[in-house]
Amino acid sequence: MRRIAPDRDQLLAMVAEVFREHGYEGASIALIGAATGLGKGSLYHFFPSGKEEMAGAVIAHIDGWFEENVFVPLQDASEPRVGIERMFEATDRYFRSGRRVCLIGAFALDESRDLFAKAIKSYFTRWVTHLSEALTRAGHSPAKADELAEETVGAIQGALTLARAFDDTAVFSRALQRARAALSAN
Amino acid sequence: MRRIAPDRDQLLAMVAEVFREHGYEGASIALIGAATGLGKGSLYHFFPSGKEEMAGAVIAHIDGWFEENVFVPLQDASEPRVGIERMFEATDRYFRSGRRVCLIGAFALDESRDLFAKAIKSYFTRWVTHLSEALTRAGHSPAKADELAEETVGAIQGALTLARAFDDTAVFSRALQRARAALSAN
DNA sequence: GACTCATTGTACCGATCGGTACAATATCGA
DNA sequence: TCGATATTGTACCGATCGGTACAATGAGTC
Repeated sequence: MRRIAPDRDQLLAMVAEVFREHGYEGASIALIGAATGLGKGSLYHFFPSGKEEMAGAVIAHIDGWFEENVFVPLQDASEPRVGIERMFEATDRYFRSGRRVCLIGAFALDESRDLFAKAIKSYFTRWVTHLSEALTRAGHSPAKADELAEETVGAIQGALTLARAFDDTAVFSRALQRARAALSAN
Repeated sequence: MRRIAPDRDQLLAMVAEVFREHGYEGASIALIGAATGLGKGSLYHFFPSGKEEMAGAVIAHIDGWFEENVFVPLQDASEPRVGIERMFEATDRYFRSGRRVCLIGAFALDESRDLFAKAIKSYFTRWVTHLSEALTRAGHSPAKADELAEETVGAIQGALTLARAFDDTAVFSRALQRARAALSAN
């Protein structure tokens, strides 16, 4: 009870990478063990409910990262433009300029969505909502802000797909630049 | 040698649906058999190289559909605006207003991309290229046309992700409308 | 040192994985 | 009708799946 957790963050980050690269079905316990250096004994000790709990924890971990680095900055009431720029910077950093894929977006596509539907919906809803509110504060009408926010988050997700398909990070960078420009225009 | 193939189109369409819903790894031979009503004997008779051949055939089938219904209309030299509108209509029809996911886009995200990288890249490259050329013919500068084409295809892919995440086809419809407007503006 | 309790490796489970072998059955042209 | 070929069902293969059991080890407290 004294020890908080050794490096749960790093552990979850490693597990996340396996789910990102192989998908929920493709990420076998053996692969996760190899990637983390942990045997089944350890993995099932940390995640007694098994694979589904692992994926759930990974989603929650990613969600927490976005909450802290994207959603909170977007809620900065005084300088909405600054918060929006923070979002773009964090997004570019997180997805490594398009080298990395959005695990939550990938889970949304196939049947694994059913297992995590609530978390997936919540993640994207908060992203769009907080961005929309920042845009409203920045001077857009609420309706226009909703439209722009949905368009922006969609553009980011689509750019991740195209960047992977083309194997070209420039696709992602261009999309971020276009989105920045679209949101700055008044 | 006389029989061309009984209903290969329908067969591939059914197999495609399994890959779409479960991903490459998640689509087991048993699931494919259940969805098509064919046993292993038949499946391995039609696709002797197994699962990878099935997925390859499905990708080629989808590619052919887009070639005929999207890329060819986009190449109509006389009326580029008409070709672009055809693209939007076919896209909306194919993805069933966002109820359906893009199998090729989904494959691009995880490790199954490596198996089909060439076909995936070709599919998206042709989509963007043909759209860009149509936009150039419609009066945009080649540079602007490239930008708009990449943005449009990305917006469609992103909208498919969001529509699934939100379980709301309206997200997809709105994205298509925005894209139409963006391409019509001169 | 002794007592906890967290952590780990290993053996094992039934189920399912993708794939093969092959005999039985349709379907066809001659 | 006959022979060739296309199609199918079934039994089976070794490998791997996710998960469980449990004894051995680790580290910290008293």
